[in-house]
Amino acid sequence: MMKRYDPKSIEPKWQQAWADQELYKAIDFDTDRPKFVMLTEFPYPSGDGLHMGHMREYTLGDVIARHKRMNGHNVLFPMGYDAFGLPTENYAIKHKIAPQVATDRNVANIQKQFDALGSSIDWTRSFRTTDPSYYKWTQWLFLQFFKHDMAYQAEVDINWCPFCKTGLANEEVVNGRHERCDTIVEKKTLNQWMLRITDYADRLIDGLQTVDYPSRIADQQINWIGRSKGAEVDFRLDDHDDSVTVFTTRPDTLYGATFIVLAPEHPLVEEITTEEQRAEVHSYVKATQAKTEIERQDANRDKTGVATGSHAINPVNGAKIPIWIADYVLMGYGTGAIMAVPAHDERDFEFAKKYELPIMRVIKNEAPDDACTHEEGRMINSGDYDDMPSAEARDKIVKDLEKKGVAKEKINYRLRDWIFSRQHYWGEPIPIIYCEHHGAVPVPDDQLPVTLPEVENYEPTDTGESPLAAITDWVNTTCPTCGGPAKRETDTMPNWAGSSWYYLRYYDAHNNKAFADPKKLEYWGEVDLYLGGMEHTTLHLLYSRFWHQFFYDQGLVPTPEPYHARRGQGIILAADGSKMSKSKGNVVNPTEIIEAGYGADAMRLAIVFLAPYDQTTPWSPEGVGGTHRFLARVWTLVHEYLATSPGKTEDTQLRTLLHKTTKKVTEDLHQMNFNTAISALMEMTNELYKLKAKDGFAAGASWKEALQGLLQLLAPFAPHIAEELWYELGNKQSIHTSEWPIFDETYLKSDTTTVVIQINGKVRGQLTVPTDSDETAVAKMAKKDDKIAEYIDGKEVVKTIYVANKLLSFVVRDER
RNA sequence: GCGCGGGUGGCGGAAUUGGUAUACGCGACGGACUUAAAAUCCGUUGGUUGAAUAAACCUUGUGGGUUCAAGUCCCACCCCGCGCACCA
Repeated sequence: MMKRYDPKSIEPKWQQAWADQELYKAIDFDTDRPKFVMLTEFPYPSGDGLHMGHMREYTLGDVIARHKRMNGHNVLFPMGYDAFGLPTENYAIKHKIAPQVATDRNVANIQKQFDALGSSIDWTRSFRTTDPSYYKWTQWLFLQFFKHDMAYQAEVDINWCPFCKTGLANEEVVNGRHERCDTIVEKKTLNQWMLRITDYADRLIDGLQTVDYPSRIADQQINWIGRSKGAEVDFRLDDHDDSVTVFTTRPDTLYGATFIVLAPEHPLVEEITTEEQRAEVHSYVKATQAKTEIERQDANRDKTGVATGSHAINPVNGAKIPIWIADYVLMGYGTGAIMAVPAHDERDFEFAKKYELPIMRVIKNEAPDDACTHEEGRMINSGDYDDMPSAEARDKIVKDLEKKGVAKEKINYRLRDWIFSRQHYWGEPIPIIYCEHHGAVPVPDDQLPVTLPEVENYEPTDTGESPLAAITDWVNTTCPTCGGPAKRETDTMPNWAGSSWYYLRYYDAHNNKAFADPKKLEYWGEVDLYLGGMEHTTLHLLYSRFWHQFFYDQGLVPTPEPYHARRGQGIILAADGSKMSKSKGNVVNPTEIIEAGYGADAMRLAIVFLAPYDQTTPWSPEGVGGTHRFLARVWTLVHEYLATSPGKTEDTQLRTLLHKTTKKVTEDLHQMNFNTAISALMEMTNELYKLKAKDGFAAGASWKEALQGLLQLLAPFAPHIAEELWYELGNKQSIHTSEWPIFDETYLKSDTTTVVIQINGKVRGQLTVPTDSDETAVAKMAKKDDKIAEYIDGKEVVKTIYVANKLLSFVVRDER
């Protein structure tokens, strides 16, 4: 009785064996093999454990890592835990345990799940961002920002999540809601630590040219940074000895500026508002402040505004134009003031119509005269610039105004500086001490890390103060500079801090003298391939590029960019096409499927076979049954081969099949077309069954070659069964250290080929001909074919097209 | 509105430079095995007409075009997903 394929009896065995042999350990300074760093995003150890998204990401990463290893690379495929942050803190508060304890628990749980996947991760380099030995260096790196004036404090209006009770970065607010908990954010003015990411706006855009990111990722980052070139123009006030500066990307429309609009928060508002308008302006400003971000940013809302009663002078033509305030102008972008050109800007147009303000067309183009158009054209009503193409006038006007000192070129960014303070316990303490005499003083290196004190109460407060503020014996300290009484910073870092540099730590995970040895940083260099979620494009991915670019400027890292190539895996949806979510109860747990008896190999295959890796696609619950069946067929075939006494002859069909499949799988792996690689393996298996049915295992030598080849091609995807059968076939070394099969072009051609015969573009038949037959031979055969002859007889063949080994096409027409 | 993807059987999805559309898998149907079921194996499976595993016609979101030949190239349009969005 033959053994049945039973993943449970082979998978844990090999997982243990691989760990014991340290099969996947990356070697520092290995000069014999090219290095390859395969990075996937590290998980957050929440109580829910690994979900389908993790499964997809880590399986893909593992497939690539295993393939690279078999191709002779020194592969670093590491993993760690990103463990600071709100979910753990909330869990800890709810269960009345310390976040440290909650993290231990969750990590242990996830580690068990990880072990069951059969990943080739080098666990010797693992760490958690919450390890003091790790966050010591997160703090040290923060201080590098501080020492170079890249971290600063400012009293700013920030987005505040009233549910999580913390300030947020702009990147964490989606449609006016906190991306984690969906609570509508509020504005709060707090003294915050900020990082000058805007200093790197250009570098973050330009650096994209030197890396290999898909355009949707690069475009999204460029979009988010939002660089726009324009000019700042000063408008003198008519009745005050002052001026207002506006930002515009269309200085060519300056002659069409018929009013000015200030943001309600603009500092000039109070000064310029006339007595008659004061009451109205005040109530408008108050009403604006009462609005939520969602209300304020709704572009479909009717525009509202109030005149200040004051006027400004247009520097190009001396026109006296009214100054209004309106909440569609944002204080946080540009100068908080705009020149309104209703003829050439939709928003200004809408506003002008509503309040009956003048509209003046200054560019002539195909749009009707009374329409609003932002298209280019020729200048009109613009003095000396009349008749000039608008694109040309755009630069000329600024240059001319620059000479008069009332304008200058200016580039603005949508990107804002990164709000870096969080009013929570479970994060890295910001290593700053406040001294009455010396202000904000960095904690000296030899006193790092500033560890989190153990406390009774982790609950965040409503006041905007971190719970750490209540731990007075921790807060009160001495000034490192003068030794006088001083207080610690009580805010912590956002959970994005630890993940902004973690890849570098894998290069030297246990170093306590530096965040990593420069020689190791030099050896491993850029991450070769970084796989992660699309949702991190403008969060983690952008943040970590910023940190890295800054480190590069400080000489701390050897490469200008952290990641050579980035790929984003698609989301796996529930079977009905909706998002998997706990609240909907439609979450599919990969670990449960593995444990149900399908095994990790079938699960890995199912996920990779489902769709192209970067495509969002619904989970198909029956798919894993299909891949399990496929693996069982491979299992059975090998065992049938072993149970017979195979002959010794060779067979060219088997060899061609193997080399064709090797070519296909190899190319698919390079292009990350994993789903079609699996289908090629399935096709090969189906073919092998057909050949076996026909001739049995007579051609034993070729069979062994074909089966071993099949297992090697399968090894990156289904490592356990490949290893088991590989040993059963008599091999003495792991399949995962074997050399990836190479294909030989000379074996790819079979003796005969099928050529399709077309008449007037329609397929009318096919012929099996010797490979590489020439046109005349094939045409002759085709014409002998009864069916083809029927189509040709009595007609004139006007043209014949022949594509070798593919098709022969006759163009015929009736003879007259 | 702007940017980026995408629309192919009942479903997930295949289709080098334009060259047999629907590979592979799922599901479904029929059969074998079984007391029965599960598992497994074999066969069928885009649509219409047809007794047919004869033949013909139709079919890759819609409408045009180029070509011997179009899922693929060109023009116009419709729909879906993702990201950004009163950013001047």
